[in-house]
Amino acid sequence: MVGKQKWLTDQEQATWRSLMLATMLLEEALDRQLQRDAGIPHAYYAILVALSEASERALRMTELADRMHYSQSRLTHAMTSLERAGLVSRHRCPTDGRGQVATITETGMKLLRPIAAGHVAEVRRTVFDHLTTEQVAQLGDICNTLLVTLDPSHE
Amino acid sequence: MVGKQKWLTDQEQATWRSLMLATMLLEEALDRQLQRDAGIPHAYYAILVALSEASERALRMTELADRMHYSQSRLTHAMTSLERAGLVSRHRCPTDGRGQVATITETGMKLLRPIAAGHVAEVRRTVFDHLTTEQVAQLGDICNTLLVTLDPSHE
DNA sequence: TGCCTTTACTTGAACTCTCAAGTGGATTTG
DNA sequence: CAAATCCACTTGAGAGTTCAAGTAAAGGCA
Repeated sequence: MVGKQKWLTDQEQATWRSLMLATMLLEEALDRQLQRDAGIPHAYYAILVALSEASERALRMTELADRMHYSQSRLTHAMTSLERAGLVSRHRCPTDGRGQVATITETGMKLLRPIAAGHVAEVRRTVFDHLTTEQVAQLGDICNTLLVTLDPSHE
Repeated sequence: MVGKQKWLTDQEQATWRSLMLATMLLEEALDRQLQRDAGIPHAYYAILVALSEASERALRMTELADRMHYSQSRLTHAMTSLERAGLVSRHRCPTDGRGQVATITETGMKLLRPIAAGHVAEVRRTVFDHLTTEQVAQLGDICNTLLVTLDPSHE
């Protein structure tokens, strides 16, 4: 047996198990909903949202990767896939020959708008419908606390 | 722009972003630590732990998949990989010709013991070191609340 | 100006996970 | 008791991610 010696308290153990299971199932639920309704995974949906919210709907690849906390490689692969689907496009950066500027296409925007409603509904259904305002605040505080360690660049 | 109309309150939006980022970075941190120190992903580590905690260190594949909330297919692929690494083994179930009984090998146990300490240290470092007892309780409550919807089989 | 390093991204292979289809042993049922 | 169905798993293809290595432009700096 592993875990006979207690490195975590009983309460911490229980919370940990619940947290791991809840986050796993939550990600799966979000992925399934978006895959079903939009044909793209949650991670790709997030890229479309980020681009749609950017000024000019355009961002340098590195800037986009930084904002999403994705690796360059992950972003490149994702963009390649989204580009094939016609949802985004890339073109050489005029001021830096190495760079690429990513944009969401009209097709991408047309996909995004109706999809967003379904996504938010899923977020409500799985999370916010069941939490009190106080719990939302607590959860936010807890996550922000963890982000200090998890994301040193976090302000 | 998407999201001009508010489907979530500002507080919910903020909490949602923090939650998504924190859970993503947390999973990555756990994966990286285990990949580095044990050469296996977090999802595989969890299988080893589950087997090590089972009576006789053995479980039917379906029972194991259910406990982990993994699909049969996911578990089969994972077991194939872990088996190749010599950490687990499978053998026909004596009472049901269709079934397989999964076990963790001595090699698997020998890997697990020292690894567990490092894993718990990472869990502490990223999570519990930064939360008050009250926050741990809050987080546990919140996750259990969400699990009612996310995992209907959850008691 | 010409090297040398950094920066911005891309590529490819290996790995994990999902989804759909397949295999073959139990179970039911007419 | 044979045929149909169900159940426990496996398989294979496709997609997304990571990691290491590669390309090519930018920015020192001597």
